[in-house]
Amino acid sequence: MSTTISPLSAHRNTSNGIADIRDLTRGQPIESLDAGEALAWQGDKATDIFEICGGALRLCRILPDGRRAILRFVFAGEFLGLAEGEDFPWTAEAINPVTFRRLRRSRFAAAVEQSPALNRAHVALICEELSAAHEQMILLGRKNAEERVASFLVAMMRRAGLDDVSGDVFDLPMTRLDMADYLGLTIETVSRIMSKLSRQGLIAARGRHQICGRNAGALRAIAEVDEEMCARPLMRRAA
Amino acid sequence: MSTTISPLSAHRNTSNGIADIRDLTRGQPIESLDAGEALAWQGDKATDIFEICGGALRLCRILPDGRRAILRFVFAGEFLGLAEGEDFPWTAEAINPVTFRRLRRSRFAAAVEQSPALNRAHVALICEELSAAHEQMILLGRKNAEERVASFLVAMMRRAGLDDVSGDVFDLPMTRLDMADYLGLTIETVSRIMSKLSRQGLIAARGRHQICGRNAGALRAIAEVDEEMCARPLMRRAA
DNA sequence: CGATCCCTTGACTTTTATCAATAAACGTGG
DNA sequence: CCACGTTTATTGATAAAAGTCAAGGGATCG
Repeated sequence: MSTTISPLSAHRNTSNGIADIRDLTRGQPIESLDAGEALAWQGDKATDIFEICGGALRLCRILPDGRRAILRFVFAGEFLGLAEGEDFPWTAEAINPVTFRRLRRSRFAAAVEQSPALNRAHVALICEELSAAHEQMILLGRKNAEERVASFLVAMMRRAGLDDVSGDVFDLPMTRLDMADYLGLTIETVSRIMSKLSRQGLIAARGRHQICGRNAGALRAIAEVDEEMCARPLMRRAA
Repeated sequence: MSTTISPLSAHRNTSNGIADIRDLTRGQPIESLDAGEALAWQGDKATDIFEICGGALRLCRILPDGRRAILRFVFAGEFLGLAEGEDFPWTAEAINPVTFRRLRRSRFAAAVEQSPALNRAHVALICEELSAAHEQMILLGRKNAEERVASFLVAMMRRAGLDDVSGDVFDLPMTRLDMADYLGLTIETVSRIMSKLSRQGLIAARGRHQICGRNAGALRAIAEVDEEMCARPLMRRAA
């Protein structure tokens, strides 16, 4: 079985000690956010970290001329703000109604100082984020539009737990524009490719925000241009 | 003064306690590598971390059909392998002759466990890497060819310490193909844009691997579509 | 049920990639 | 130090991919 970490699944709770971090937030009150509201703004002092309990967010940066890039989607069960410096380098907006818990960074830092296990969990989560970012750099730098959309759909299927199943339905809570800004495409290109994949029978739309996977294998074949096994160079370094 | 971390400068020794990590490698013997040789292969067990003492490396991934992506360039003074999991997710190749020190990961982990300062330095370095990866995602997803090349040149100028100076020469040790694979372009497009920037008097070539900055301001204007000040949204979240 | 927002599709433009030829830089050995 | 061969870079012509502009259609929500 492949251990490749795909952009979206990377943030999920694998067995990396995430439970230790969640213990810290357990006591905190649950707050909530309407769709479209921001949890934090780019440039804000990063005084808190967040555990997302329900819903989904997009982390975005806006260029001066209006271009927008989405750096990551954050889903229920994931954390936000673990890897930030003084200020948040993005604006975090709710895609749909979001519930979350908040923890003071100072408290988190103190707890990490006390517990090597917690510390390892913290580092592991940041490393997974970096790994996901690298995967996304490959997608943005070297994959074409069809491969990008397919990769995204496969990642969304995986995080819904539908790795190899066809015929199951999974959610796509974000808009086509969100997808476009995450994949480095325009909304029209995303739309055209979704239509093409439907026409080819790889997926079937169930309204705007649900997809029925029809041929997961074919989708993966388009997406996973980047399998580990193929990446090993031909000869090894001397000594 | 802006604190934006650009893709390349992010890895350099800011005052983040990198000295603590370097103390650990100081005793290690210096090894060396010819241009083109690999320091580590994708898929290798990541048993060591490396301090690069001289030269430069590229970290690359190859897609099955031959497409290549460069995830990062690593320069003298920087570390390699601090954020990796079980295996290296890239192949690290020497761009020019490289000297480096090697440290067992187990020893590094033990030292980190003992020293909160070292620990903070470790986390800070990984966070800078993530920040650089995010910056690169914006470049790859939302900047055009000219902006990408200009951003790259500005980053290389910065790490040479020539932030605002014009008329100074800086190195570009990698080939045009390396630049292309880092910037998500083809070698021809990189070449055309370099020629265009020369024609416009923003840079002047000194052989293949040296650039004389002629108008750093204009170059920055093209590159830095992404200034912090412009990124703040118009209204703030209620309460 | 109606208004709005979001998505889809089509026609056309622009950007970047591809293919091909030439030219410049670099390294090597005489 | 020069000449040659090899590698790397540049430039041009053309093709392909994705972007832009514009119109229409379908969801969704009050």
